[in-house]
Amino acid sequence: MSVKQERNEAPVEDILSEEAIENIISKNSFRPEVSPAVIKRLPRYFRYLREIIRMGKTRVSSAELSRMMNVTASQIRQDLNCFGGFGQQGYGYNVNYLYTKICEILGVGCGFRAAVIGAGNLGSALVRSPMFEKRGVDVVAMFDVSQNVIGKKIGNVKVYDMSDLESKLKEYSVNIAILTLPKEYATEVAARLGTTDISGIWNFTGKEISFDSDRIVVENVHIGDSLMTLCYEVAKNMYQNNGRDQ
Amino acid sequence: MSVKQERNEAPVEDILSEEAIENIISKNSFRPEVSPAVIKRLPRYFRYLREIIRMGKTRVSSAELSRMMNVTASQIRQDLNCFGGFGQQGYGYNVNYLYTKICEILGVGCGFRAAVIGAGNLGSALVRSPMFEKRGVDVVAMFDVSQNVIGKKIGNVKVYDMSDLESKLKEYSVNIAILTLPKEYATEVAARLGTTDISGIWNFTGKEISFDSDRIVVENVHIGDSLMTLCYEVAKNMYQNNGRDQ
DNA sequence: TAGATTGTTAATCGATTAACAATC
DNA sequence: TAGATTGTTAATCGATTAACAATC
Repeated sequence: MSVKQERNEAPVEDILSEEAIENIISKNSFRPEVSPAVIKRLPRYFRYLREIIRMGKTRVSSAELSRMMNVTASQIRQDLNCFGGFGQQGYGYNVNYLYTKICEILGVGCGFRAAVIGAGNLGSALVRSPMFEKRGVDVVAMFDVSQNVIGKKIGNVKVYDMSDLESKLKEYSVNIAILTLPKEYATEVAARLGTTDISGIWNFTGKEISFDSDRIVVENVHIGDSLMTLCYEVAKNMYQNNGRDQ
Repeated sequence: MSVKQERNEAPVEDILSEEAIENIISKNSFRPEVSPAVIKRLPRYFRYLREIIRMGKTRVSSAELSRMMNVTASQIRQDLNCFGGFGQQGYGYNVNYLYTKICEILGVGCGFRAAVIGAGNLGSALVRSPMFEKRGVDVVAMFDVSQNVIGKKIGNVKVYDMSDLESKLKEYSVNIAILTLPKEYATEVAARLGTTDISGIWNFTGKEISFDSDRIVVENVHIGDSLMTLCYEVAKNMYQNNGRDQ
């Protein structure tokens, strides 16, 4: 860690005016007004910063990063500044420090515990992927209704009977439920989850879920949507190229 | 098909002014200026329309749809109008007709053929899912380097040796390559794909791919990003709730 | 015809980019 | 100090919403 970085560690005692304190609070990682557009870009910064760390770089400017990521340097500076002044003039950003900050913001290191509900193809593939470990999420249990898998382990994770859902979620202090079961059961299982202490649902069922209360946040995933936009572009290209050639 | 619907079948011969023809062309499904924000919403319309068809409804208004989908009716009308006047005043939209149109726009029914490159957990899970069939995409081949899977079938799809990639893609007239191999090989395989006749790449490797030419379009998928935005929201909620309770 | 609901324009809102003063 | 690059404001651009005339 360079000396330069230490400037970023808040010298809180020195700045005491109301205005200054307001400023600190407003720059807090969790101030609620950060726009969704910015939030959705943060994981991409996370990925690129890991890449840059792997490359052994310790310092990066918004201009460099903008070239790597194909976005404007302006946007990068604007985005990062929503959460605080992570860089310094004339120098750029300390890569490790910035990565640490992004991780903090994204809850990496909160030690979130997840459970996969539905031990079919998708659930099994997910649980075996290194994705969770990279992001500091611990998959602690799986659930299914089939006697063929209950009691077995998939990857390193034990599969429990769906009827033990509530008790096991409590036992393992699960924060996040990952739904990889057929869409027919989505609503029913979501209702059961609503009675537990979980905080988030990562929903792959295809049936969109929402709760009245904001106690549980839901992220609905539709990979098929991404396939369709690809097909749109492919079809558009073919159409346009046909127009040119023939 | 109701009489009402027939109005939507272009009475092309009746309108002959330059202006009118311009208008038709500009309303063509593939006019290039449709904004990315609209395109990204189309697959969601596709999903909800299927749902509505399953429910047996034949007619839907933008107001109804807006309630189901949690978006404004204004946005729905605006979005659909990018591609043509699919509804009619005082009636709403004929569900089957609208669905047909959305399918056309998204290339469902173009008979696209796809190949999965990488027969690991993710590739195997994808190929077994009903996602492709629903969207009119035919998965015709898989590829891998491991002798354990080469020659076998996963789901209904045969796994070929990676060294036969180019010849088999040609043999099967593959349009779309689906990359589910380790990110270390992404660049190398993308380069090989660049020499073939494929039109699109659906890239799950985590290593972002792009081509100079726009002959091949790429859709980079990062499901981990979605997990991270969920974690952000969960962490934010916890932080805010702590602030309230304690 | 009266009622309903689209297509479309204009107004608002939010997100991105450009520019530059602050400052390391 | 001079050079570099951030943080931040103002300008631009794009996307969403409101409103209503057109019309089925």
